[in-house]
Amino acid sequence: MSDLHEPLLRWYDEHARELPWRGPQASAWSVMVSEYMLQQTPVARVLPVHEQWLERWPTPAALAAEPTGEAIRMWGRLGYPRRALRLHAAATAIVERHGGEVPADAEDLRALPGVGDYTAAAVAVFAFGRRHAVLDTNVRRVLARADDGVELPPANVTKPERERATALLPEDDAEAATWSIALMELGALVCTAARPRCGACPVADLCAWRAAGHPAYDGPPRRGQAWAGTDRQCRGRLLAVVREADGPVRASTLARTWDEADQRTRCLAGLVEDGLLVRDGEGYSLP
DNA sequence: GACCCGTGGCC
DNA sequence: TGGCCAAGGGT
Repeated sequence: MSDLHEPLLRWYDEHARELPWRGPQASAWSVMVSEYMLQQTPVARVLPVHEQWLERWPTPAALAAEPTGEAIRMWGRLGYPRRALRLHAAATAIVERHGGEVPADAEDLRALPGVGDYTAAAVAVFAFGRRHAVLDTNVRRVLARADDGVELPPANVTKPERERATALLPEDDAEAATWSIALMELGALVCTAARPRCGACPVADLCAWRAAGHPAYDGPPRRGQAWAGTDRQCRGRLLAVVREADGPVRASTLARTWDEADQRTRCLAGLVEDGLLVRDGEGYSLP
């Protein structure tokens, strides 16, 4: 493969978005919070919640001192509210195991609740300048296209993908960090999943997928996310009602937000089981 | 590896 | 209009 580094780094220098969790002024905690919120959630929706979150809880200790229900409420409509629970649990673990400081070591990060391979690498690289391959959906798509000549990467990260991404890292730590975020930014802004803007791509002339004439994806079918009538929709609606309420919400009130009684009961039990709701004599509340 | 977990914008 | 998609992680 031809060398993507120079044109990509030059492009990033010119086109990078200014985001509150980027740059030398951002704390490691700010970076970590952003990474939790950005899991499957677009930047535009994360921005306002991230700002409120950091204002209220500027440190892991500040968050850990609050009930989990406060985190669920502040999470608002970002989706996947268990992430709020995991972020709270991670803050608690950071206080207990790391003296209240976000750990810089990827292995320590990986051990925190809600931190997988991607998030551990992202925090280590973006907050601490460590040298790791950062394999998110953007990076994987860019490399699949530029390098492999296919439209989309496999469903799950493969060993060859990880080895290649590691081999592409510049030797210098700081340059490797910039390279990783530049690759992500290109995927987010130019080499998008739908309607890629190849005319604006700094490495278009090096791209194997473009050279092959943009062949359509021909891998195994990708499962869509069912929504209407699912437990996820039911859970979301039930939790939204409690989240917006001041006090406990009676079961009879919740019954009006979802018709099917069996599904409603099952979902309420699941929400309690997950720690997203608590039930007392008055009804359902945030924990 | 399959499946589950929210929410909303886009074309 | 509705399927697709968004800086994944847990089980």
